[in-house]
Amino acid sequence: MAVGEGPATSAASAPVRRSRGSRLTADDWAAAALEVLVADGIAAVDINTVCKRAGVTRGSFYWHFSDLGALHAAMAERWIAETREVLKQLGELDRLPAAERIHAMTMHLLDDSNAGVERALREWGRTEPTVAQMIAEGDRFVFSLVEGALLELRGNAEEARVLAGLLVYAGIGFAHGQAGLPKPTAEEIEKLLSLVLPA
Amino acid sequence: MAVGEGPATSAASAPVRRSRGSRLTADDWAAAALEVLVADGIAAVDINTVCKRAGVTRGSFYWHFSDLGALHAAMAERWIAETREVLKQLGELDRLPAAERIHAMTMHLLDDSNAGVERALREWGRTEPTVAQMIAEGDRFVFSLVEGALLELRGNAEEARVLAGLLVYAGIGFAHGQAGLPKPTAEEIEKLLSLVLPA
DNA sequence: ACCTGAACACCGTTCAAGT
DNA sequence: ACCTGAACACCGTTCAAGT
Repeated sequence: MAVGEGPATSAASAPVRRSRGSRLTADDWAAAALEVLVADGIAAVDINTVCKRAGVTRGSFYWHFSDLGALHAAMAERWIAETREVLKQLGELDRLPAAERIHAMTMHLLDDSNAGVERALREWGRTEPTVAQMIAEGDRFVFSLVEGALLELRGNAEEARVLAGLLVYAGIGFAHGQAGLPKPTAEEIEKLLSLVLPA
Repeated sequence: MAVGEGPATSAASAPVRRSRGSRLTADDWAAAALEVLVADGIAAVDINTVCKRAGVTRGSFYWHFSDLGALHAAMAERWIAETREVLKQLGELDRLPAAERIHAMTMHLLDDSNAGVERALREWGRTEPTVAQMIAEGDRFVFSLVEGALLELRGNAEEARVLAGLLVYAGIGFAHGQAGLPKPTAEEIEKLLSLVLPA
């Protein structure tokens, strides 16, 4: 199938909202690209497709971004800010006992509606330092939440730190998917947390 | 810098051994590509570079492989077979107590001379089902070793299964690197295992 | 300031032709 | 059976020109 012709590529909906005025802003681009990523996967996030989604030509893209990596960075920034908000809300349930906070975060992780974006960002982070930096920041934030909860539960700082590392690394491994291991069931998660947190 | 001219790209050593006769075998290609990967990273594993390393032209490549994905699969096969051998030897130290077997496997994981290849394969696995399948098989193998050791230690099958999952997922997460968390020290590993395995 | 459209380099893939 | 070398399509990037 040729590029310029033929019917709509994927079920492209409205040609992207423009946040202010009729011109595009960098954040509009990030939003458009994120939509493409969620809808059609990482392979679809190329300049042609994103430009089509945004309703402009390729040259326009390079007025907003220096290269593809800069777009990826913008996407990462947007995504991680959103995730941070969600986690902060989960974490700010300070009235909830620590065990339930960890439980809530675990469940959020298992929800795979985010997993696709998460994986794509980590993949780009491998070659693009700016993206890697943002991911690292996000990981440390999650770690701090888990560590804090574990400290409440166990009292011992070293145990809390070491176990938090184990849980967060496991979460990252799980987020990467394609592990060949069966996705743990809710009951297995319960069992696991009952082993790692004190009874 | 143009493609066909200029001084040696990277410190390319001998132009690849040919395992039988003067013609190339598919496994020679995989070996050459693995060398490129280890030496210059995932971005360097393109057809031009690998062909240069193998000392032939691009057309030759397509006589041996249908496309780049097929090469990746061959690399994965070679690599996973080697890893399996190493782990089997670690695992077959049956006279060693189970705790020390897990300890040995953990240390093998922390050794980052393998980490680069590991990451690249998982990345390719995301788009290439053949590679993904092999990785999945490798992960299940590791899981079975860890689960077996934990069963010996704990007696309880469900605990062994659940904790093995946690450890293996954490290993995968760690292998992906770029987590933003500090690499655990040897002492922290000791502490961690003393918490997860029974004292 | 923001966008178009044509150009270029690079890389994966194909294929007819050689030995 | 195995390899060469030229061709083609595709995609990231640049840039002069438009409004």
